[in-house]
Amino acid sequence: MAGKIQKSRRATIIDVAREANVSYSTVSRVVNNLDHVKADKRERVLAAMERLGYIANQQARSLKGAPTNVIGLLVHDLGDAYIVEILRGIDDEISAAGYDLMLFTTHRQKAKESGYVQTLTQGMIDGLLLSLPLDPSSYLDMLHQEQFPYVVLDHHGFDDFSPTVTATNWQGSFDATNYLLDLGHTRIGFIMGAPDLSSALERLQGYKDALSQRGIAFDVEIVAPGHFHRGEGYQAVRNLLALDEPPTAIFAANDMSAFGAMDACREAGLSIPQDMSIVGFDDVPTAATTYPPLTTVRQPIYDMGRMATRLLIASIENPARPSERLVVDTELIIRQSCQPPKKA
Amino acid sequence: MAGKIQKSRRATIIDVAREANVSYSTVSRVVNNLDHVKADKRERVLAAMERLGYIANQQARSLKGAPTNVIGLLVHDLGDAYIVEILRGIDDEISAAGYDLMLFTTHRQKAKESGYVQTLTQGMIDGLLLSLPLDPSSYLDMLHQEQFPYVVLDHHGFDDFSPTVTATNWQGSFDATNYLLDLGHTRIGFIMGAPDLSSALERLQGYKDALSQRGIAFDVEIVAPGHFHRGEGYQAVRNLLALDEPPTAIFAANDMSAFGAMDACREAGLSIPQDMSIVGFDDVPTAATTYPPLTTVRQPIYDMGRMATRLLIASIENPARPSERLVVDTELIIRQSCQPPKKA
DNA sequence: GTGAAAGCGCTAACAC
DNA sequence: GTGTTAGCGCTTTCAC
Repeated sequence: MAGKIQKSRRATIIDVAREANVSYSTVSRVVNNLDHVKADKRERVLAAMERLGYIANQQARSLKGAPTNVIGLLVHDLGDAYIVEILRGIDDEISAAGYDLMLFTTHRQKAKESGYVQTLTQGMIDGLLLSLPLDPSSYLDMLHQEQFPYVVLDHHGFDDFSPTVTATNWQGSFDATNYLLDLGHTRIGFIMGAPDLSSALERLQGYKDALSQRGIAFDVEIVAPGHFHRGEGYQAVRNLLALDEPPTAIFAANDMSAFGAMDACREAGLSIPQDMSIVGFDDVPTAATTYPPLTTVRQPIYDMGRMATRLLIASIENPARPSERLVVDTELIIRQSCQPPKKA
Repeated sequence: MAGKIQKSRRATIIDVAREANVSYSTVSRVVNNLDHVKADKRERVLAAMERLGYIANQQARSLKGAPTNVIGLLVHDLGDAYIVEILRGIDDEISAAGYDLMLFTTHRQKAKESGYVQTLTQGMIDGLLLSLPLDPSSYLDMLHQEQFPYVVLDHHGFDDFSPTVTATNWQGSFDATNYLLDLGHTRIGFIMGAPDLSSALERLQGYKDALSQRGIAFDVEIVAPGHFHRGEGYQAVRNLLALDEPPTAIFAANDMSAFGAMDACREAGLSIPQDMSIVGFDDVPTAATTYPPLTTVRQPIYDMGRMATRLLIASIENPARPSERLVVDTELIIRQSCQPPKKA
């Protein structure tokens, strides 16, 4: 009983076998709920597991190729309410389906992105969810070839085999622009999203098409660059306001930049919607609680997370399942950030 | 060359060894950047790895007890902006330190909580962050005994050895109540947080103590139950408003319930702060953007996440490090949701 | 039904 | 310096 200080080792399947006086393959059978184990032995094993506090070692299992019951999610970062909503949807669905979630953040580094994909798909996870991947071409082929289950969220167009979940970005943007046009605005500024994402491009296109349908010339001067960030929305509007003929309305490619636009208006002493109309895109939860509440194009983000997860789980559980590409509807949510332009 | 359909197997250390014509322990040395490998062999191995697209299998590594470079985070759920802020802090710090994050959600099920802890600490992760644990007593002793690195966020009081990061809940609550008192309010409603969390209890106590210091009797009638959720804040205020003598101010134990309280006021046609003053706790990002902007007690949540992570990493990298208990200051952020009560 | 034994891919102790 | 080898804890044939 000399006091040997030692980390208490966890019980393994072998300890349980010894304790229950059976071979350790029998223990494995019990643990995995397989047949061909006599009731009394099963009892003994269960009792021994209980007594020893046995917990299966997940590493060893997946080394042998057993499923892990873990779904991986790869995202840019967590700074955006949009991602957080998707994350919530995914998390709820994953947990309802009895899986666990492993979250990885690339912090926008491409190298990290493909590195994670390589490592994770070596048995750490059963399936992978990719939200807005930056550099999918470097690994999507491989995943597809290895038949590793994955689903891409809110981005498409880089191939024609990847299962995806996206929203009707073009339509949403087209509708929002028309709404502003119907109110009487003719000079509508646009704040771009990250130009490497298909969603951003589609939104720009919807805006352009709505304009051209009404015979309004597209004016690059009032299209501001951006990457879906608040600060860029702010800067964009500051620049727009400095123009000789500033726009009377702003359509931002996402809510975050719309918030930034609102910040800039407030700072410039402009009231919304009296002096400037603003429309966003996404309808993140806070869009309803800003002042004034933001008119925006709703994407069912939470549901998109859930749908992507369901798609993924279906393909984990049935690898032969053909790949699907889901497109969900957007909807213009009219709140109080827009009104007709003031008479000049 | 008959078309055998087969998932392409990933290259292992053995394949690399064969390709480079060395033993596979040499490959292991190269992979792990150890000394005692001649330059030319190292070159050959590196080339072979490159050619074969070799990626180390993390499962096998951690089976052997090697560190995983992964930090686990266990949270209730993702529904709360508070948790998301903590998560952001953790994520940023983890990634800056070169670790990866594994996120697990218990959805408030105690059994899941301890189950996760048991599994994760078997080698899947190098350290564990626990945010607001529900049932820590069932596993904290074990972790402590096994010297498994972990840090508890925003909860303490269940033992005296666990490393924790918490805020000055009592003080923040005391300050906020005094602020309301100073404005002239004497009937201040309180919306409770989850009573099984030390933070909720401390906030209640701060409120009570501030009241009693001014000789104002504590009135259970205007203390509403809650668990930090928006809906409960809403319901609480609906009930409070139905009283014969409703409060003129509400102090909510967190921002979410304060938002709920604002919802209820708005619905009842009461203006904030003219008809009702409201104070929250936490200062989540949206607190600044509600209408009116919410006066609230700021906890540096993002920083708390970072600090907890730093603490954890320090103890991963130096297991002998004594446990620390960090307490960070809260601060009353005065915005526009409060004013003196109307004259009766 | 049940046990023995062969690995899964890797690290590390040990030889040479 | 480099190779050989013994496991880490488990699943899964394959005998009996």
